[in-house]
Amino acid sequence: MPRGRPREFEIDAALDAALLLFWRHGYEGTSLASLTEAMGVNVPSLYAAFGNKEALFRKALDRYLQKPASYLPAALEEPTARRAVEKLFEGAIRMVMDRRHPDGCLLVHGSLASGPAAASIREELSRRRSAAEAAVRRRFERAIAEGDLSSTANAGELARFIMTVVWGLSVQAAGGATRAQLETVVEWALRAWPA
Amino acid sequence: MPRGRPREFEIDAALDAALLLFWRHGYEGTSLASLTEAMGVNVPSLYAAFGNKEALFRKALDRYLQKPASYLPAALEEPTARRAVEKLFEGAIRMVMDRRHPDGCLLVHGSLASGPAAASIREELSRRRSAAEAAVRRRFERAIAEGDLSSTANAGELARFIMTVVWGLSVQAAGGATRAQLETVVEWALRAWPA
DNA sequence: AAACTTGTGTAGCGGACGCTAAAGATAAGG
DNA sequence: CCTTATCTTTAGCGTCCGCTACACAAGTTT
Repeated sequence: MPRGRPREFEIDAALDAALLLFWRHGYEGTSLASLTEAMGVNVPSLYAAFGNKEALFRKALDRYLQKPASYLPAALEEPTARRAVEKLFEGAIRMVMDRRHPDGCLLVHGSLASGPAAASIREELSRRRSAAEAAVRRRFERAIAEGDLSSTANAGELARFIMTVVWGLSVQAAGGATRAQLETVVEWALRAWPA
Repeated sequence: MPRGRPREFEIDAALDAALLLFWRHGYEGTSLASLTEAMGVNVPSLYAAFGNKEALFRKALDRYLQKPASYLPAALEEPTARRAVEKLFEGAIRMVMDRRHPDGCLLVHGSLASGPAAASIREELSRRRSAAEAAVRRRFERAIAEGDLSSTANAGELARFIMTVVWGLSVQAAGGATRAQLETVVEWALRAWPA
């Protein structure tokens, strides 16, 4: 046990509350006042525990990737590239449609455009999207090496196409698309899969 | 000539300047101070000419659809559905990569998530995205009626898939994708085209 | 020219923003 | 018990936000 007075709130629960707000309203659209209210934490405690708004967002982003967005690394563990992509789309739709949190993907909704003050957040989200695409690409490279995916396919191109559809699904979800509609989008996308 | 003192700035030029800012920084990320500076218009003149920030955004949005985003209705005039989609993708990539304005599509970057104050803007953008998709769907319905597109294809589903890719391209552009990369994404998407 | 109408410039409104200093509260270690 | 370390509370910092009141400038109409 640390020396002084123990904190009266749970870090992870507060982080979850912050994540929901950032997810729904974006980085710039989320105010400290709304954060402290939803997290049940006073402003100085928030700063002591998380640093500042930007650091809080990054920690919420980490939590996002470890929990709701964990479907992506999980999907890539499927035995074949095709199965991995099917799982990936399935997971993306499930997350994007989950009523327990806002529609869409935080990596897309957090901030595509922003004022100068939030430029570093915008870039951080861009990096995370690239990292997701790179993980898919590496999985495809492995699949080609294993002979599971046609060697005529370009792993990088295919990964970029797949992720373009995933980001597009997130935009569609923000527009109120239904699960069935997103599923038909995925069906169409899978028709492009290399024979 | 109207009665009083004539205004000293051009409405359309000022609107273009506002459009660029909203495009780059989103609705919430664009301040009135930056708008007045870029537009070369004082605050009271701006309010007299455009109403308020929200009305100004809507007018800039109209201008966006009539100028940079006019590639969509233009593409739909192609003689066949397949050619229309090729033109649509080509136009989307050209616009999204045009160095004269920010990367990506205003309908996506303007605001996917926002604070409560900008909720109506978010909904407006969502409506415009739906309208774009509906225009594509109607073009496909016509193509099916004309026998130009296989009647086994569902016009609504296909339109939603195509537009999902377009929105995804916009997200990719925000991440610094190159034109060649977007073109390969489109190639992959077109492999799903019904025979 | 006088009267009128409208745009422009200055200055500032009330409020929300992100953030922090200072003091009181509550636990541990000694 | 007393000290120490940490968290919580209250209050408010300076700044920027979107927006507007008001006086002045610059045109047209009569």
